[in-house]
Amino acid sequence: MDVRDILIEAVRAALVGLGVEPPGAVQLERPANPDHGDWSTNAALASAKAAGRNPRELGAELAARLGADPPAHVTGVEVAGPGFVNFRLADTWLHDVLRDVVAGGEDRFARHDAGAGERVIVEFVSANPTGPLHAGHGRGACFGDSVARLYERIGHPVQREFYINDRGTQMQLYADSLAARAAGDEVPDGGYNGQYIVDWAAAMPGDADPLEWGYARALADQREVLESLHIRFDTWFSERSMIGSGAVDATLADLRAADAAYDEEGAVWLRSSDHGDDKDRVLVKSDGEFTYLLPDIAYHRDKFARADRLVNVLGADHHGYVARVHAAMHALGYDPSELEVTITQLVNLQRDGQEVRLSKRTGDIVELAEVVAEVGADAARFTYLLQSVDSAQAFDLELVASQVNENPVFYVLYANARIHSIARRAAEAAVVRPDLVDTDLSVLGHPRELRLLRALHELPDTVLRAASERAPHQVTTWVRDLAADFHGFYHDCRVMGDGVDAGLTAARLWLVETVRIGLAVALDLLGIDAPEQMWRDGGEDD
RNA sequence: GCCCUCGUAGCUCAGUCGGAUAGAGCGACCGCCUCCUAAGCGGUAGGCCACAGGUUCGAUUCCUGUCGAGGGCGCCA
Repeated sequence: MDVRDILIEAVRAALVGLGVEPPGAVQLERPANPDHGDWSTNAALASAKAAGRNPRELGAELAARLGADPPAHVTGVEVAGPGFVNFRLADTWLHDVLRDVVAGGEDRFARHDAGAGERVIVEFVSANPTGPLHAGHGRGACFGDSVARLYERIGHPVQREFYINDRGTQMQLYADSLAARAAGDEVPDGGYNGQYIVDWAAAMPGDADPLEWGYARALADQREVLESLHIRFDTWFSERSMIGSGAVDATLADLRAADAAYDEEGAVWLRSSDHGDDKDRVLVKSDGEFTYLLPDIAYHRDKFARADRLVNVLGADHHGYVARVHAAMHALGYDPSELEVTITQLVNLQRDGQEVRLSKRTGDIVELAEVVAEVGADAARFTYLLQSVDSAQAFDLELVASQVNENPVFYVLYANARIHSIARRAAEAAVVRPDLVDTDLSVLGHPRELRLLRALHELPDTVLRAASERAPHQVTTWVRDLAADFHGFYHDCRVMGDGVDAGLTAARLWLVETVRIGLAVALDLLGIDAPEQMWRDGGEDD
């Protein structure tokens, strides 16, 4: 049983015993200051007002009652500050954490069933099939994939989807650009100017249909770079397929039936302003062509038929689009709260201290494939997931590729390498780790050891929170902290060798095993493969 | 003009549905390798949490406004 459940129950019971109605949720937190104990509750502060009591006095009574019959592991209870009740615990609660981590293992530790089987579709990337993915796409790609991993970890069946906008104006411009380059001409107005157009046009067979050939070429290129980042989609959903199936026409008919669409100036409009958009939007242009919006509405209906919750990952330049889709879903009777949209802010790619523009229209792009080739898949993923997607990111190619201290990637991977190094040394020395039940964990009392166990105790909560907030960077932050705690432990606490008796070695080997498990779980959520060995290259001082 | 996101150490960023003395890395300075990988560890310096109000026992956190930065406001996607 988790120590928090033990404490919360005890607090609740003690409040009832004092004749005070407990707050709806008794909050328990880990104080930043160790002087305030191992765990702390604000229950007295939270319930004093309703009970008409002085918070500090109520806290004192609560502490006294809890101290008279202390819950498991608790060695001291005291009131502090305005009425906090602080618990001091024996190290045994952390030894229980070690057992829990080992019992769960990589597969079940920090896994939850909170998702309760609710089906989720995560749609991300969904770049136009008109060229290679650029460095900016990488952020949405790594983010979306990691969010999908988080949802899976908390019990959701997850589908990863890529929506292919394989018809329409942009597609035609792309085909015309390819054809022009193949003929040795300049691309048409508004066409694609990138160098890749020149290269691909040169590779295109003379009898090929530029649109179909270019489509296949772009898709293959995008798929290849995504796979290099360990990202695989369950579904590549073609916009065209919905034209053929009649799904788009059916959606338009339903929008009309719901009085959510009307005709004006020869076009068909969506009454999106009835649902929060600042103006109505065109669904069918006056020339009879669909805009991007109408098939996309049909696509979202298709997704709702296959899932209970939809998650869309969009770039910052598409944020204005969110209100339209929400409006359409609302008009068609879906619950907009089941469609969650995350906007990823821009990536400012830098190289040689110079900002590099990302627009594919200008032709001055840095392809995602170049980024992966230059820094490696794992460093790229780690870097994209380093910070919240709510703020713009400066991605410095020089820095991420460099094997220097300023690069946080190696710090974490090095911790993993050290763990495996210990295992190798143990095997060489024929040190055998006894069964956990035969290991006396009470010898684990060093501050470095206890810090590690505290950190591990937080991973399940971190996973839950990161999933519900769709914030994989919280896992990144956790794993960086764990790595720091491990490096400190590694430095101060030898696992085996002179002066370390067999009992301590055994307990520390189990401790290292829990760190290995925690690291493996977290890195898997980030989609990173950590090598078991790392050796610095190019050093001069060896 | 309207909409979205951001503003925390010199730099890059964390900060747990409001909690006690705001953290990390890098950079700067000072230390630590006969010992499981020094891609490591320890210490010092560095803060009006952009600004002004409001909400309350308590605000970096929630609300409003101002200023600043980035992005978006096409019958493109």
